[in-house]
Amino acid sequence: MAGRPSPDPDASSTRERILDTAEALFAEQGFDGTSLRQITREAGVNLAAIHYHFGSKDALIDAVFARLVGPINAARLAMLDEVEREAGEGAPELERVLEAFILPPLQSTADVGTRTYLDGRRIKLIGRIYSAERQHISKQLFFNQFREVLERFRGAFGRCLPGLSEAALTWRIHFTVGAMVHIVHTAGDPVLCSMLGMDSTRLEARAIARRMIPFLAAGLRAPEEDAP
Amino acid sequence: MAGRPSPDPDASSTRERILDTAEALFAEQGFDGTSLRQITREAGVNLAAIHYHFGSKDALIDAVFARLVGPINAARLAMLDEVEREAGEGAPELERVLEAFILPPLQSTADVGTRTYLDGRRIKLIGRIYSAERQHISKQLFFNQFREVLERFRGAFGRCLPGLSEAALTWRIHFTVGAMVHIVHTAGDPVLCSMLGMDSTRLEARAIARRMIPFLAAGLRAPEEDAP
DNA sequence: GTATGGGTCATACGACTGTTTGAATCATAC
DNA sequence: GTATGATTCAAACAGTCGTATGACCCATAC
Repeated sequence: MAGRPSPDPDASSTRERILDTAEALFAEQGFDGTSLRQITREAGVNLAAIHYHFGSKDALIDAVFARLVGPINAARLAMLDEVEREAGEGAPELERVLEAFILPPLQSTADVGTRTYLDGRRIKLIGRIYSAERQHISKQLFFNQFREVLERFRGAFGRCLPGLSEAALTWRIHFTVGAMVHIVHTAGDPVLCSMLGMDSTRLEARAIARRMIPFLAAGLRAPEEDAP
Repeated sequence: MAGRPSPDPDASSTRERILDTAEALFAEQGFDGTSLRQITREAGVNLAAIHYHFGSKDALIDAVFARLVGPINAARLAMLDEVEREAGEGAPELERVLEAFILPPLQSTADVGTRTYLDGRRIKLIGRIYSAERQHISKQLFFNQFREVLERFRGAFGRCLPGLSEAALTWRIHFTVGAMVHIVHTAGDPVLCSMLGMDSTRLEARAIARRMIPFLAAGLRAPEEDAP
């Protein structure tokens, strides 16, 4: 029982340096495309440090994922709490629910003064995780991170759109997530932005949200098609 | 000059078997996550055959991409041609332009009788290419494959939505692409579908389009926000 | 002082990576 | 028949991969 752990600033510094570097490289090159050696090289730490602090590459990926997504989903739920609290008994305003859903992933760090510019690095990784590279993340962890968010927001959207069938609601939430993920993923990509005639630098989270929310709100509110 | 090439059925068979297997494995595991040895093993061909027929792994990726995306974009342009021909001088109907844009990637093979069920394999790869793994594909090839489609559809959407500013049109097309890519990418994913309460089997392209088009049309038609 | 244990280090393991080579095989042309 | 050129094959190339090991450093506890 001698030698209490003692937070040891050096240790946490190595751990965080690994997480930061891994996050950046995973975002840029994907999980399979990034080697542990590249991470440790750029982070300036020893190769064995990853296995000491995390245990394996898969565990490191999970750690990066949890550190990235956890705060975003917490912020979403906090915003939704506030929106529902203000709405009281009645249904909250659809636009505000949408804002609670899409703004936190768009913001995610990179605050400059009063504005929040997209941090291309983290943003890109979020898109990667949502879309193509979920296979690398523990199913259990992924499920735990998103279940509550999906349930809560599905309920909120449903209350905002009482006329919609369950099936239509499911599909439209799916489309909403898709638009959000795609933006989040391609936001920092110079090639795609230039093809679309957009300025990839200085994208501001609230400006994007101001574009997205009316689009998505109108789509969600569209009269339900009654084809079979 | 003796021994003309002669199409040699075996050669094209090997080539195609490599392409088919690579497509399936790339879709499932990504480009970095799939080794040439795994491809040749599953395709039942020799390892060197890939370098003989394609030259390198990157060239194989490009070949898979071109074979997959080329026909889809050709079908899109053909449908748009037809829609614009029928519209004559006036603007075409927004819903029909949307259909020309989203139906071909949703269909892409897998016809069963009169219905077209999603081919999870190809679909998944399309989503992968659009979202996270574009880095592996030659920039030139990617640009060539999509430039005409983007230009033509941007023009068509613009004529359908004369009241929209250029900037708003750009953003909304971006959102539309995002919703489409996300659906295309997650359509065959059992985990995500179950989280969303959707049946991942037997997804039919036209049924998805019938859900998507009203959503996207309403979003595209939404009155333009006039915030700065 | 010595002992403890968290953290770091260089080094090595076996397996796997994309790529290359040169011989073997094949159908066709003459 | 022989010659030709396209295709396939087993084998090896030099690297890199994720992982594991055991010595070492160093602050703290006693």
